[in-house]
Amino acid sequence: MADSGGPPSGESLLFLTDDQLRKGIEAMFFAYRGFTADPDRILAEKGYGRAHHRAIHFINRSPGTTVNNLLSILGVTKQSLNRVLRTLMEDGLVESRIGKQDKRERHLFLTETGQSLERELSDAQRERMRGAFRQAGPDAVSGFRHVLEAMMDADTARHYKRLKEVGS
Amino acid sequence: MADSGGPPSGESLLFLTDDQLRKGIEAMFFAYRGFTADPDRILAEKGYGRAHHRAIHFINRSPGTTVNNLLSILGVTKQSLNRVLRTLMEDGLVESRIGKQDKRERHLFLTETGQSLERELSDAQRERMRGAFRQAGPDAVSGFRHVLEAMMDADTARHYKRLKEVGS
DNA sequence: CTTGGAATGTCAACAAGGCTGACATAATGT
DNA sequence: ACATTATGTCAGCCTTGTTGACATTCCAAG
Repeated sequence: MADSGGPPSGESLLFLTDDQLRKGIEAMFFAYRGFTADPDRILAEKGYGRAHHRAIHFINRSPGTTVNNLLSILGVTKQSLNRVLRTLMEDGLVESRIGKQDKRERHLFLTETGQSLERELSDAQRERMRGAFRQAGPDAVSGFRHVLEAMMDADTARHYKRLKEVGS
Repeated sequence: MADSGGPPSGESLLFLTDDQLRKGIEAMFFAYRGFTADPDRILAEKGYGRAHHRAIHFINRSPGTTVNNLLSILGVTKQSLNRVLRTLMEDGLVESRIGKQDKRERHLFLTETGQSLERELSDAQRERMRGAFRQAGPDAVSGFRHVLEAMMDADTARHYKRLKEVGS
């Protein structure tokens, strides 16, 4: 596996040509389109967008989470998130309960309907991910996750790891 | 196909729990933020957005490409792309030359200034990718690419592979 | 040569979803 | 009492996507 043919993948020093990096960059760009394609279709039918999906996903992951916490995970402004949350609450997909200890806080939950949409969306996205994982094999999956984790910002990685621990 | 060694493409060998898939999904979401963060900062300083980056990237990759080709790679409407291209041409980053065989076609090229911005953007993005690749190791890189390629839509994968062959 | 269609450009209008700034309210903590 | 925090809301702006309509230019087929 040393210097035999192919692009220099170098074992010890790991030479990375611009060409290899470029392929990684383009792979990331094109793959992200596929990654969002299925949910996007479902969302479009119901008049929602990716922003709604993100909110629904993370409320589902951490039921009872506060608005502030959601803000820091999503990395958007409260005005932007509020617009999305308001729609979801008006449509009865999300409900907010005033905190018991701290009554300023709103704790967010998915309603039955909300959970149903969440399932529809994540089923589609998991199906795509499952296909990719199966096709690529278990070693590839582990490499995939390693590279992605190394690509995150430090702050972002914190959120990711906190969520990773709290396995559903 | 025999079930011996190699990437197990069979289902029997590869159990994928919803939890594993969820981690992959969240990794993809958070990593994409890191992936775009550096270019986004540079672009914001100059009053451009991701759409400009994408146009610049693919014009650089295929100098002389036509508007129509760019449209199909980017998957947006001509009106949307046109707005971006117009800005870039007004600012002297991109120039379009009328086709010699088919004079309806516009062939797109980066000017010196355009190439300079392209380099700045891709340097930043490559740096991030290089860091992630180094940290994860060569095997992870290969897995990363395999999973991403398997995640693309068929149409998208066509574009990706066509670009991959034409190494810069 | 005429005509259909392709490639492109352009105008207008609209929507999602980011952003900032400003302000209100309520509750908490010092 | 007072400053701070958490949240909501209004107004306005930007980018980037969308549709629809229409003009132009040019190639190619009849």
